[in-house]
Amino acid sequence: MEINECLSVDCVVFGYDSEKLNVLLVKRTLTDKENNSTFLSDYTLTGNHVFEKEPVEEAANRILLNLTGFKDIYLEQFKTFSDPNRLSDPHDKEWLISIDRNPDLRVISIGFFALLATQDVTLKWMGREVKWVPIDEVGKLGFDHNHILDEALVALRNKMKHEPIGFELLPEKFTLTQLQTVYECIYDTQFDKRNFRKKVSRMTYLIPLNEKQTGVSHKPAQLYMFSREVFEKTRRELFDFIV
Amino acid sequence: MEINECLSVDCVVFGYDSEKLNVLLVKRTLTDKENNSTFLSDYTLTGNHVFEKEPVEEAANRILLNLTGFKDIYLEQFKTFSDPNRLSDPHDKEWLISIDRNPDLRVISIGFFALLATQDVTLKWMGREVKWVPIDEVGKLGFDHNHILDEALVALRNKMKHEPIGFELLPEKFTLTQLQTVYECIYDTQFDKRNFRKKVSRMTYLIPLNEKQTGVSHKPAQLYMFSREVFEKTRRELFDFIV
DNA sequence: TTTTAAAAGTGTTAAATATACACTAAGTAT
DNA sequence: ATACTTAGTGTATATTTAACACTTTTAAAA
Repeated sequence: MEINECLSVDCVVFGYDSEKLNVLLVKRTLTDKENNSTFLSDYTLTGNHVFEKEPVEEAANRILLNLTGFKDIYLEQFKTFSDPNRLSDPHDKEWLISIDRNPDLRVISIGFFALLATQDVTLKWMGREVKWVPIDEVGKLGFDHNHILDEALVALRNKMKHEPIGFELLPEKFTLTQLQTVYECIYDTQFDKRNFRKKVSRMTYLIPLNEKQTGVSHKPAQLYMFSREVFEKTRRELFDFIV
Repeated sequence: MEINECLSVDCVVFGYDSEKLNVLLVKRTLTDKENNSTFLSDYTLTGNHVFEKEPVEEAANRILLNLTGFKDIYLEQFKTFSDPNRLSDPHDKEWLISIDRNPDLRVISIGFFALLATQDVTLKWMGREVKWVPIDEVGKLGFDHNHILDEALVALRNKMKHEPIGFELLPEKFTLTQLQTVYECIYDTQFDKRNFRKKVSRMTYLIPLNEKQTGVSHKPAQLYMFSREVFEKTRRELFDFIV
């Protein structure tokens, strides 16, 4: 399959681990074959080029599958990065040369963000070192990936305010405390437990299950799931606009 | 300046004329030089290719300027269109050939939407026929431009709910009724005048001027303007999220 | 100059929602 | 049995939404 040299996708994979928001990073190393010294070792987001005839959504899924084995992950296009100089750092050029790419080509990258619960996946070795990093511990990334990550966070926070996607960061069955903690963590704030529950109790698409939390050494919590079907049926167009 | 063959921008220019929302379309005709018959005559959005070293925002502004003479228009990137078959309609291919483009190349288009008050601009002849069309009277457009228009509308409606951008569709000084009508028109709904005014009276960035409407044959309304500065200072992070 | 037409501008009540705040219940571990 | 830990719940007040109709101001017409 032929690769499109000027088109790539980058996926900002957010993984929530019941405590904090993480992002999936891939190690990038360049060693000098002569004397075996490493002269580039850092991390990037998950991303790669798109095939010539391949829709970008498909490419994003394929790239995630190849790097991590993940399948059927929540994915959303959020912004496109096309700065003519986005790959012009000398380190990035070296890297591009090492993998046989033209370092001077303008490459457009379509940014996606993905959401998942880290406990729902296991990171298998697929040929590249891949790891979760808490978003406030991410250092300098390769390419323009710090910028892409920042924009993904903005997009995530915006989307999450008005669409029920917090669930995507939790296992299928979750407790109300877990749900509250996701929102507290992403918006770096605290909510009152009673008020939060009063609010979500109006959302009929939050379905209480006949099941309780297990394996905890305290009162086990009621488990809930999210019903997209009920959500779509009961969603009301809120005119809570600001002018 | 060298053109990037695989990258274009398309601008969905929304113009509000105090009554309805319009979109700016450009005529596209192809005539057979032999017998002078027209075998393609339709409309497209405003768009074109990006230069090799040109940032896309700059390209969008340049293209708008070239087609219409507009300058300093509110512009926002909303989505990127990259379907491998987005230009594969035979008509589109003919057209591409006629302007010396490779009809088989996969072209990525970054979509922007622009907002303005039609009365703030005049459509000059810049070499192509360009006209305003009410959005519910737009027929079949060239390329994938109906799709791009639909997505632009979705993006506009979403953005407008939570950011104060309705002003961009009005002249600098406007009345509260005009403001209300913009929102009614874009969301195809009706608001109660008193409730609308009660709501916007809380928005301190809506500044009443020492000026009234002129040239109307009835009680002239108070004029207002929008202060982005006040907005930024008084904006409160609303946790009016839905879960 | 009076009348008419047209849109501007304004207030009240009831229902829903937001906010602030603290204790009891239910389970596990010792 | 006791201690520990998190789940789960209610009330009072303030704010916001929603529904609803009349008076005022101006320019134009008579």
